[in-house]
Amino acid sequence: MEEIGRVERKKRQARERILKAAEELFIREKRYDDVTIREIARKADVSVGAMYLHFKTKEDILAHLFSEFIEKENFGLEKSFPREDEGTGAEQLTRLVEYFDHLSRDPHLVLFGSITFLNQKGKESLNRINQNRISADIDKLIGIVAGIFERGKKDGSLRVQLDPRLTANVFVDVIISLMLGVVLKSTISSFASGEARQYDLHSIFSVLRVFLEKGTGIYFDK
Amino acid sequence: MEEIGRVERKKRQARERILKAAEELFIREKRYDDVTIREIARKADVSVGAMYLHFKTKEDILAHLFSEFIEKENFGLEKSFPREDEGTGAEQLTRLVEYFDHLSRDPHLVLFGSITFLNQKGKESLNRINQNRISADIDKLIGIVAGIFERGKKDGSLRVQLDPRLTANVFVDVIISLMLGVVLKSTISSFASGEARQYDLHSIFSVLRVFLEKGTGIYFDK
Amino acid sequence: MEEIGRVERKKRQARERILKAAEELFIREKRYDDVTIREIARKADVSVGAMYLHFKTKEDILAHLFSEFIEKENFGLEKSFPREDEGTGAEQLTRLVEYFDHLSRDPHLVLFGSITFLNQKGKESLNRINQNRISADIDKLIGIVAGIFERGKKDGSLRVQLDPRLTANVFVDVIISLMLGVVLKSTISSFASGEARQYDLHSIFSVLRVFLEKGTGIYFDK
Amino acid sequence: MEEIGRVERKKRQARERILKAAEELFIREKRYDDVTIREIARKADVSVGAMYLHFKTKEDILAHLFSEFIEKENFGLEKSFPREDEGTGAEQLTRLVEYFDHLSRDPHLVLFGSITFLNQKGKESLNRINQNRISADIDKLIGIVAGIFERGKKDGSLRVQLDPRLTANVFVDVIISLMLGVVLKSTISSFASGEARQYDLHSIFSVLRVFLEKGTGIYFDK
DNA sequence: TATGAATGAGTTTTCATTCAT
DNA sequence: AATGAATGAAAACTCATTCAT
Repeated sequence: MEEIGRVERKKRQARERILKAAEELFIREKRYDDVTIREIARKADVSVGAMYLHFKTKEDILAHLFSEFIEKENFGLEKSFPREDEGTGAEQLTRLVEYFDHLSRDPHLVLFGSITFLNQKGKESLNRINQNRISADIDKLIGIVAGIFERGKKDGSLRVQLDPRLTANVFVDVIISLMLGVVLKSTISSFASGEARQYDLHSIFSVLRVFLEKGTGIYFDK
Repeated sequence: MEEIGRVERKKRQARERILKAAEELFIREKRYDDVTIREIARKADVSVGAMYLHFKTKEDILAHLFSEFIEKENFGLEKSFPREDEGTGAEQLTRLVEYFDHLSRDPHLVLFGSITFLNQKGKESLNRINQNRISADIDKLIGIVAGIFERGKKDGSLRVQLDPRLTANVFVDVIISLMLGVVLKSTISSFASGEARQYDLHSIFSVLRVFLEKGTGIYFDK
Repeated sequence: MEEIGRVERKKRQARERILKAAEELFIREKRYDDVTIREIARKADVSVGAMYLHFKTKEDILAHLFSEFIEKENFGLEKSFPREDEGTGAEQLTRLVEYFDHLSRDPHLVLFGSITFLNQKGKESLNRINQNRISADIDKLIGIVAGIFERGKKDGSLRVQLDPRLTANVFVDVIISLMLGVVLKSTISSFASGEARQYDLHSIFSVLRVFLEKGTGIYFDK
Repeated sequence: MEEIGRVERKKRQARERILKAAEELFIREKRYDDVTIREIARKADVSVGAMYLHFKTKEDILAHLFSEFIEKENFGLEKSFPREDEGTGAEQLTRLVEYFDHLSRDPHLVLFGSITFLNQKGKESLNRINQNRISADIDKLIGIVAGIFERGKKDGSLRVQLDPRLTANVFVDVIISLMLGVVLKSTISSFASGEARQYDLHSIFSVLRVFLEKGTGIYFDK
């Protein structure tokens, strides 16, 4: 029992090392296609063969990395917005935007790009792992936002004239687009120069927050 | 003279066929890395060798495709916003957002993704072709937006309280992020399902326009 | 332990087979450029991929082949001329020339040609492997020859009037030129015909030996 | 007639330009395999197609270059050694060695290497052009040397004990080997360093000449 | 005769994955 | 379970030669 426990622990440690090595390579050093299995194995101090003991394919590693990120962020969201949350709707909305501001700076976002530019077979393998999760997470997020809108409508801090759930749907869509757009905008940044680069690229959400603080209520008005 | 003309024309036609074939493959069928030179050649009805007669490398093809898109869109922008433009600032701003709404539906946007997930050497080769152009285009766009804000300020149709040029800077950044975000958001869409998918993904800008029509002036207010 | 040993042995055997196959192709069948990696692999009964497991590049194979030849010959030289060598200087000199006579018939000499007509990058890769070795080997050879000249001067069997070391330098140069010249002279031979071909091409050293036996001492006279 | 003459001249000029361009590339800049037809064409200011109007294949160009060199040198030999030559046999022999000393410094010698490391098909094409010529040239050279030996034997300036013609045969062989060896010895030189490099590589013949001046007559003695 | 666009076979090299040990 | 040697399909790119104009 002891022995098996030790073996189990060792195995899990190897798995962790692989994921960590892959994360550093995929996210911080180079793009997915330019990272080889041998490279991950070497960095994780694991044999090439062992890689395939832990993960079915190279894409599988990416899928698990992505999965971990989604899970972590969902817990972050849950922690930031517990059901018995306090404050007015407007205050909560501000906090939500702050949350996405922080999220937009997370280098893991690049994983969305890696996955988008993955081939079909790879996407399917990702699907198997993440499909239901992401779908559920987004639904949960929409629920949270709808709740915020309703609370704001009630306490008068937000002027929401359409159906709160539909408004939440659109709001989440905009916020996600904005967040992911940051990943690709770095491409433009690498080309462009001059005046346009004079402020922090990530300030988008700060600006949005300022707007929300001052102009909320008119936002999704009819 | 006639002779040379015919040869020239044929050469140019082959070049066009290559670009068109590459466009279809890169943009509509699969990602850049999964498209092979042979495949493009076959689709363009051209020999492999001829590919290298027209373009130095595979990346060169991508660069030219990208370049053509940038050029085309810039002319689109110039046509939509001639100097002696008419209408109030608010009306012009609405038209600008409509322009980006249309742009966000252009499948060529995926090229920004292909380029972002290109390796370093490839990026450099793209730079050589596009660097100055993109930089200049964004500056031009910022100029147009700043002009709209100033006009709106004067005619009272827009309430712009910060410096119009700085506001334009941020506005352009937001609009570009939003537009590019659509590319990666398709990844989420491919995972997610249900209610969240019940409306057109591209409506982001429509929503934004509605907001602008109703709420303009509060937008970038201090 | 046993296990590892078997794997190791198999690997080394594959490496040997590759070198042997390459040797036969490069040296006896065709010139370096006309031999393909696939061809070597097929002849060595090894997969294409395995080639690159054992050698970094095609040039690397040539480099190792060359290196092995140099090493083998150096040991041959050491065996022929141990420190406590016997005989007069003249006798030793005769043996040295016999040694080069034998060497000039070694088909590996063609490797010098392959290398000379290799491109710059390839030469650099060869350099890394062989540079110091060759330099040291030639110095060692010059030392041996100088020793022979000194001994011959003392025992009166050789008339050496210049500084023995300088004389050795020149002698080695002549002998090496003569030896390598045989490689290219085969080109002339393949064109020419008739009387000139009536004696063994490799007899150059035999003739030189006869001369030395009879005329030694006058050779490098001032 | 005038017209045709002009056309003819133009054609010959193009041919000359091609040979000159090829010579510079093959001999002075890079090895045969690394030179492309397009490169020669560009340097000769001639179209790619025109190359094949003047020469059947790439190897054909090399063959003609080689042929020109052989022809030129043969005329050089004839000029240096006219039938009604003056001086003793020893003096003539000295002049012959001087001639080869000069020849060994001719960069065209590298052509022998290019040809040696040419594939079989290429060699055959060379054969067609040069076979008889080289064979005849060597025979002529042997004749000249034999004549010198006979004259030296008669006037007492050379001690030749074997049959002069056989001796000449061997002598020519040695001298050619020595001369060609210089080409490949440059490979060793590029590796080796130190003391061995302290004197002019081309001095081989100078040394040989010194020997001949002092020691002639013992040279090919039985 | 002259052009240069077009051809396509052929090359080296990479790398995810398998499998004997 | 773990290893790492072996596999081989596939990729980008080159270049001597041809041929329509």
